[in-house]
Amino acid sequence: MASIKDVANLAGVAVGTVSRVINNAGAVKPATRDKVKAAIEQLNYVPDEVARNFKMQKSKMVALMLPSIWNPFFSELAYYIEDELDRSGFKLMLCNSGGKPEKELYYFDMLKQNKVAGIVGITYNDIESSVSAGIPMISIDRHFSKQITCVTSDNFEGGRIALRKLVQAGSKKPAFLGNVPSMYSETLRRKDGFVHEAQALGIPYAVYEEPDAIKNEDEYYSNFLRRHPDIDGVFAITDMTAARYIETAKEAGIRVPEDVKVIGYDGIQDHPYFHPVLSTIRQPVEEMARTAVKLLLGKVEGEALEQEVFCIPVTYRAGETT
Amino acid sequence: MASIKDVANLAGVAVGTVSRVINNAGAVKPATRDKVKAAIEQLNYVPDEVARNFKMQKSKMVALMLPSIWNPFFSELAYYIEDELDRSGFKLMLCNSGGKPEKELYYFDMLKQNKVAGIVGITYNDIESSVSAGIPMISIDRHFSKQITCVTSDNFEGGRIALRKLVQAGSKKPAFLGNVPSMYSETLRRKDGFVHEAQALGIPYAVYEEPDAIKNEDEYYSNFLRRHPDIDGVFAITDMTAARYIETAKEAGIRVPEDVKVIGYDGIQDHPYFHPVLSTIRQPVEEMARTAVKLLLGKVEGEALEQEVFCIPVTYRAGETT
DNA sequence: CATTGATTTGGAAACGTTTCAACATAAATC
DNA sequence: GATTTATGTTGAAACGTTTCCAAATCAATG
Repeated sequence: MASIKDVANLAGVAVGTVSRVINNAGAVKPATRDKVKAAIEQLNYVPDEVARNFKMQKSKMVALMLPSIWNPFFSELAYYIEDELDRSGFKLMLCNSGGKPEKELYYFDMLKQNKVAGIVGITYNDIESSVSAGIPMISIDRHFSKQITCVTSDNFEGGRIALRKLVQAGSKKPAFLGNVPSMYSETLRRKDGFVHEAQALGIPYAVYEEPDAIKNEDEYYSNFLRRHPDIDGVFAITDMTAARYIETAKEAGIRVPEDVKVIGYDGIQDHPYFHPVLSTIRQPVEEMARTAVKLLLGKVEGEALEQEVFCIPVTYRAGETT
Repeated sequence: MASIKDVANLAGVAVGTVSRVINNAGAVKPATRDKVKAAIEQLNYVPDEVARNFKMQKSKMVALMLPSIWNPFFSELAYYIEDELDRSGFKLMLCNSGGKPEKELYYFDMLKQNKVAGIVGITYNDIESSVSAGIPMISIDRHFSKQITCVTSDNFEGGRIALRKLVQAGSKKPAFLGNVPSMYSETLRRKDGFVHEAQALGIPYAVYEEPDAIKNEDEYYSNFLRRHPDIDGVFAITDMTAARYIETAKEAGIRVPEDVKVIGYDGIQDHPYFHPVLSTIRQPVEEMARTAVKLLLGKVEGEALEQEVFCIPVTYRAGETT
């Protein structure tokens, strides 16, 4: 592979000059520029990014750390994050943490060693270590500290909308269903919004959470059915939770939406070819992704961010379950 | 950030010695090793991977190039690929090509500049350029040339199984449905297997493809219904195709599986919470992913591969559509 | 104790860039 | 035409490693 030196030799100039041509920084006479360009052409030269990263002590690599790319919500997010990064000439490194704190830390160390420019994270750990390592970070749906900007959908408003839509659809006693994945998670606020709106409207409601350690996931749903037989509306914390609830309910002879109205959260069903098509609070995944990237790249450039949490509005999407 | 020089100074040894300790290569006296280790500890030193990559002229980064991570089949694949890479200390860079040849080429250039160790690709281009650039590559589901090893599921056998299962389920005249994404695609063989088995068993069958340029995707399915009203079994080239066919058929008053049996290919429905649960030929995604990575890393180490195409067996998974 | 051979360590070169002070040339001013 | 100013260019240092040859130390042998 031809190096900048070869180009300089062939063009009969110094390496510094070639460098200036490549980066078109600094002044260089048109005649010289042409000579250099010709040499580059002839040698089929491309600058070595690794050497450049090394010299510059920084790379154009951004890491995306999430529990699992397999999750459709995350894979959509990753799609847009990659797209937005690419537009700015950045690359994406994918890290599946499995949601395991120790693996998250292991990846943080690795990322530090690899001098990534920044991190977009959906992590369970409080990730002070990243901050202390001086790596800019944006967190999605988790709100840790002032230093780590958080991008999230308007969970509170989503919860309010869900409650209202359930009531509108005829529910007399709706329930919130779902465990929050992390104490830092902004998704908690879905519940808050739901509860807030129910109280504001004077509607009786229930909240069903359970200690995080349930061995048998199926139990969770059947327990809910058993303990809350009078519920006629469900706002599930995610679409997957909604889908699983519906499946369990169906087996118990409960019809959706006739007996119970159901609303999920996320909007992972981009194709309405599978049923039931969930009524859901749709997260603006694309906008969240692009916002997160723009904020991160701003941080990379050293911009100070004025806000600690960026909330993107959500919309209600009617399906077959209300 | 402390560098190897700082460590050497603090430990009172030469940088070379520190290097040997870090990589535990070469001989170093236990006493010296301890001194160095202590210094590393004290300074909180971690080797700079970027500098290392630079010096070594190679990195531990592997690129995964695919049309879109959003596609659930690819996101599952990516999940296992990342996991397998991580086990060998490699990192994954994600490149969504959108299936656009020009974007694929753009990424190839970028990867070359970034001296990635290898590429796992699901590409539409013939990617000789990667090979000529000397980057080891494994292709999934596409078979280009001898130099690019291909990992794929046993598409031919999958087609045969599908035909047999349709017949078993009572279909008298089954059809193959679906367009092949690329002339290099091994997925063609799903059709071949289907046809082969139908002929072997003397079963009448139909094959429905259409010139790739269909503006309106929906038309594709309604055209099929119109042109082949006598079909009572469908083997769709992917699960998504199957789902869309079923949706269109339903609107036309055709019941699945009563009137038409349907089998898809992929097995993307890992959660049976949405219906219909497709009967499908399940691709062994995990095995394909791990195989691809192992083969690739072998190539990276310079191993010569004996085979040109690696075929992983598929299994039939019964659902609600047969 | 001198010699040999094996083991351990030092130190410098090299990887391909960018950057910056210094120098060279050309253009503008008086 | 001499002086200043602006414009181009050079060449070397630096980034943090690895690697390799030479030098130094050590252990064993005669």
